[in-house]
Amino acid sequence: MNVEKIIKTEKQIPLASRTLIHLSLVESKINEIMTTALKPHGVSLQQFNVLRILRGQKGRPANLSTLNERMVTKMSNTTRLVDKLILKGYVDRMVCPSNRRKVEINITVQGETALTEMDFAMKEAEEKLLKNFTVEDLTTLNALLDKF
Amino acid sequence: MNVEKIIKTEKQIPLASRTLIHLSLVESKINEIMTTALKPHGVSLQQFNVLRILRGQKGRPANLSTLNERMVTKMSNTTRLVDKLILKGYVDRMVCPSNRRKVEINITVQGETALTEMDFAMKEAEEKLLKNFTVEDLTTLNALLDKF
DNA sequence: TTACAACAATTGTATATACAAATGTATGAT
DNA sequence: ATCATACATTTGTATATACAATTGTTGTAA
Repeated sequence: MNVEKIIKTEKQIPLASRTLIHLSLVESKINEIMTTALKPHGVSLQQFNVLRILRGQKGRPANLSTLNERMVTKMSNTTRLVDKLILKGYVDRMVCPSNRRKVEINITVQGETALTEMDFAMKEAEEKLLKNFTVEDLTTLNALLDKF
Repeated sequence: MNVEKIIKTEKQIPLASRTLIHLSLVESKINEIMTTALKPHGVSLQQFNVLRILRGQKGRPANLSTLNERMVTKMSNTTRLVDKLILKGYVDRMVCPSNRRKVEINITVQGETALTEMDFAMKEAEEKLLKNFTVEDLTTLNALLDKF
């Protein structure tokens, strides 16, 4: 990925700004490839994310604030995101009996099945994105990102 | 930045997935800090981006497709983005006389003045984001990001 | 027990983004 | 000159996201 070529500029960009632009471009690419991989499955990246969190719950229901905490990119309307997943039949939601302010959200069998198919597509996307990286590269990259 | 702490998971994430999640989290942080820095100036990050491109044109007008090419995150409605900047008085737009399909977009004096103020805020945001990085860190990070 | 603050989710509204279709203009072949 | 095509932007529509206000519920201090 050549930053200058992508944003079509000849003049050289200061190192600090270049780094931040670089990160934005990489994130755009990740996003685009993952979104494309999920498109045939009819879910957004955020929705996929929520399904994965629910699967990780292993039967224990999650409430909205739990989902919100665990999502990679926190978005300010988990209610409506869950609405969409309900429409697709991938999750269900019911009022929490012990505390009626909360809701209990579970992944359905149909949701688990769909998620398994999405896993393949996402695995491919991941490999496509990281094909140029060695394990050492990834370790170094993670260490550097920790400085943020 | 501790990935596991942020997304509140105990189990360890495979290196490849962790890297991609890490990048998303970092990008979210960059976005949030920059958006916050621009908020008092009443422009979005994308709008700021366009103003900067126009300043870089040094008087030569830009048309929409040029802007689109040079934007960091290409978005699919530059027309409306420019509309907003016109409303604020930061740019003007006129039909290109030599090719009436195109438009010529220029930054106004008012836009340049506003942009200068934004530069300070953005400089601060940049320093805040990168305070833990040495020049060598940034060089390594850029080299790794090039592998995408 | 009542009144009040804190909590959890939902709803309303504005803005942002993605994508396709439509508009108006220029170019080239016949 | 006419027609078909390509080009550049705009418009329409659906969906996504941000943020504030609202609803309903719970816990607690007086």
